[in-house]
Amino acid sequence: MINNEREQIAFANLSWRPCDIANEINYHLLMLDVDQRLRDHGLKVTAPRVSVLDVLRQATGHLNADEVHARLGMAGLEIGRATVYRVLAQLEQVGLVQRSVLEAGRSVFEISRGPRHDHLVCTRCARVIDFSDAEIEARRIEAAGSKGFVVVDHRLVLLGHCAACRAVTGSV
Amino acid sequence: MINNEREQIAFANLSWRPCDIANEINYHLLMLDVDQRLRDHGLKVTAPRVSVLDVLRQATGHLNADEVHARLGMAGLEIGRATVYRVLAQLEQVGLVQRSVLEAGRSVFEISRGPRHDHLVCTRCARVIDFSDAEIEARRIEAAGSKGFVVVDHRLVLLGHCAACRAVTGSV
DNA sequence: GTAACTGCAAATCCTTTGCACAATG
DNA sequence: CATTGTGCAAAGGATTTGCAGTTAC
Repeated sequence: MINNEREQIAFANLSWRPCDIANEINYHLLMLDVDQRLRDHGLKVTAPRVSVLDVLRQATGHLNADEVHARLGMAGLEIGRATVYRVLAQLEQVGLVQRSVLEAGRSVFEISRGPRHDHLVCTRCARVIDFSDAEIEARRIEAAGSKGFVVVDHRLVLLGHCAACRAVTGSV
Repeated sequence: MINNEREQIAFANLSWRPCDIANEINYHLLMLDVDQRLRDHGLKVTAPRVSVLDVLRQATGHLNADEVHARLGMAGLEIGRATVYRVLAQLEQVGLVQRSVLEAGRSVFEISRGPRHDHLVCTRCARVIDFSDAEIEARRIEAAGSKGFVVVDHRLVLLGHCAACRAVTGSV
């Protein structure tokens, strides 16, 4: 039905593929459980919510609220900006979407693909590279613990210069 | 002269004391070199700049732009909000002040006290604890390097529950 | 049918800018 | 005295909110 159609389209355009166990589990969670996940949180399954998820699923990188709104528009979906903001916040709470503050003043969003990861942001070309490091993760919890702190979540942004930009300028 | 007065007042109210070499060096830098540091960057030594530094020096934690503005007002200094923003940005560039984006939508500022550090934010009481960890620091650069990335700066915020709040609720 | 959702426009919040006047070096 | 800095008010961008109409369950 509509659900299936949606999933096939999303799958066809997907920029990533399930490749290891974590991703596969996550993939199924992502593709199949969305409706239930929404209902579990008392959210009705509506066109705006489903569409926003689709946009984020099909996006390669991170999108800010306005970009999401624009892509919905390009897809012929007239959804108000306010609704986009509301939906993004709700999806974040449900855990389907991850919000990051990569630059002061605005948030960017992406589909949750496994545990929270961190970001490398190139200050020259604005490219964003995802990464995660188990050692940092562990050390982080330890360091916080030594201050009596229990870590629930985190945000790490590394600002610097990516390989491509360094190659261009020949500098660091 | 005026300079000396200012330094004595600042010292009297200071919430921290030089205790190790790094802090001591930093302390002198903080208290004595400010005027020169401003001039070195082509900034004139003006009342707003000096006052903002004093406010931040005497603050225990982090202040947002509006709080800085308010404290200046309480001290009888009528300085425009726009100037506060401008001054904070300039002091950040000079390296006398450190800006952090602990929550989306606004920045907080504090006096630079040594190398950039990270923040633990308690999601229950909003308390902010500074910390830094050499191992995370090193690992971070390494992890980024493996992606061809040279790290210039970073932002790490750990969200969780502080000891005090956990004690109160008896939970994690 | 009712509670939840949406669109629109207006409101809000933080921050920046334009410009005439004022102060520093 | 020339450049840089400041205050004010207005502009700016991102996000939220109030409310009347609409939809999912």
